[in-house]
Amino acid sequence: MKLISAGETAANTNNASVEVGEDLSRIGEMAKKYGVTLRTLRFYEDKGLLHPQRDGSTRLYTRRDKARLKLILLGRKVGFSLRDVKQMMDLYDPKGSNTKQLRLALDKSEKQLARLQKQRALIDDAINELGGSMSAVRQMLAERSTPQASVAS
Amino acid sequence: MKLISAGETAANTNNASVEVGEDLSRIGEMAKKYGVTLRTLRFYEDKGLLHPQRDGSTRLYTRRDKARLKLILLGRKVGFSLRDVKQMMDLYDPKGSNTKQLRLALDKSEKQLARLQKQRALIDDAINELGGSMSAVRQMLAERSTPQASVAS
DNA sequence: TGCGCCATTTACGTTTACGTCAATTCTATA
DNA sequence: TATAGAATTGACGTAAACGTAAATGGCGCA
Repeated sequence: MKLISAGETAANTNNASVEVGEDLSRIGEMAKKYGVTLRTLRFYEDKGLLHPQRDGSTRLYTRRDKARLKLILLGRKVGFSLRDVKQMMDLYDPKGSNTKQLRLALDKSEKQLARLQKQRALIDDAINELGGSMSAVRQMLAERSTPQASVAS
Repeated sequence: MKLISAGETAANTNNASVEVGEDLSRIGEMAKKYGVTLRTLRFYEDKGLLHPQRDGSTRLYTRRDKARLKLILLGRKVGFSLRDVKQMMDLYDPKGSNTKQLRLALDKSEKQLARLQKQRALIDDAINELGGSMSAVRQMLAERSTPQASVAS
């Protein structure tokens, strides 16, 4: 019962640097809120994907960091590597049209889409192959008599 | 031009142990025939999946080894781990109905099938998500005017 | 002031299926 | 016999995304 009551009470004790109504979160809240582990958040930071502020040594995640994390998780979901995600995010320029970023993202997305489709094809293959093998095996188990090797060609 | 002419000429030089008309292959032939690398074949042996004979130190793969390799490759294709493949193959008993082996294979296959289907669902999700993001990005690139962040919720 | 909990840093471990040398030997052929 | 092309073993590297352990620090509260 020493928690900070789910992210409300945390923001008004000892903030001196930033002015606007912040909703800073510490690592534990972040982890719960986004379903990742503490280790993961530190790992992302280590990899240069997140840059939380520090209060002393305590990480404080801003609205920005949360947006970035969402992007990371989306990227991960669609199968980008963290390196790709970083590369794309590193191009983000708060003042500017971000055309380069968008082009890169689109480019990577097309490639990733192709990969995903290839993967899906492979999986479909595997599913079919496996289905075939399974019914063969079922047959062999049914005809409890002629034991032959399970693969011919 | 020092190859053994694709597996025909190799069998009648200095075999003394086995009698029947063998078609032994050395590692290079195997690799080509099955589209794997030498390293892979040695790796499989190291993991106990293959047990080629030796002529001195040279590996000689028999018909058996080829059948086993086919099984390994099939297993790999449908997404089994080498450990799984080994476990299943280790149950093979040349004299016997191999009921246990078949049951295990079927069991593992069912689980693997489930995994594959789950994977496919994930990939479909990813494809859809990616498709959505891509058209959003395309729009942003088209409306060369209002630069907003690419992800909202 | 001491307990309990949260947090931090550092570093090594895990998993899978090989790739990539490196050093050396073996073998076949010109 | 020299030499090129196989083959061998051994060891280290790779990729991704963290897990886990250990030692330590700081905070709130009874």
